[in-house]
Amino acid sequence: MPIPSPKHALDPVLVALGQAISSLRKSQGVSQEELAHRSEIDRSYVSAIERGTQNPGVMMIVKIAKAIGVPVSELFARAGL
Amino acid sequence: MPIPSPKHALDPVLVALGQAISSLRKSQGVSQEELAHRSEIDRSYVSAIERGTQNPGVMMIVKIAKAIGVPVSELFARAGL
DNA sequence: ATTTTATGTGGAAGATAGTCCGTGGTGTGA
DNA sequence: TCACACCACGGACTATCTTCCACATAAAAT
Repeated sequence: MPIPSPKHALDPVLVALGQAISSLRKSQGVSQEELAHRSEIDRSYVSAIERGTQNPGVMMIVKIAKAIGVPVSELFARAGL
Repeated sequence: MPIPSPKHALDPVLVALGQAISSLRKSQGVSQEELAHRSEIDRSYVSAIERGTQNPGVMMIVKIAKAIGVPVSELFARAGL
């Protein structure tokens, strides 16, 4: 019997972006909740974005980048995109 | 009598991104329809994105960047984001 | 052991993204 | 004048985002 496959394959692009956000956030010693508050995004949604389970809109990314204090272009550059 | 204000103020961020896409596309002599076909996005939606009237998801931006042949990070850099 | 902090996760509801199809306008070349 | 390419724009529809809860888990601290 084969190993049960995950319900929904995560897109590597979104995973990479999420990891870039996560690592930048942690490097500043900021919690997801704090980031959510600063960027005015729901906390559970921030969690989902960092795990790459959501495909956020451009405005979301802009808010997050601003809250982290890096240009959007660098956020994607760090994600290898 | 003041000039009638537009119904919905366009977000400068989305306008800037749209212009970056538009100018890159034109610099390659590609039509919106051709870009839409290459990126597998609806042509009317490509038009809306270039005008800044829509807030596309990350995956959309990735598709467009790929179709244009430029990294996502540079797309945002050209938009000043 | 209990409390506190941080994160994952699920469902429901509303808002918005994204598709598909069509129309009209503008400019350009035959 | 007649096409033709290109683009802005609208309506209707479906898919997905995004929020707002609430609850579960793990780790650290006291």
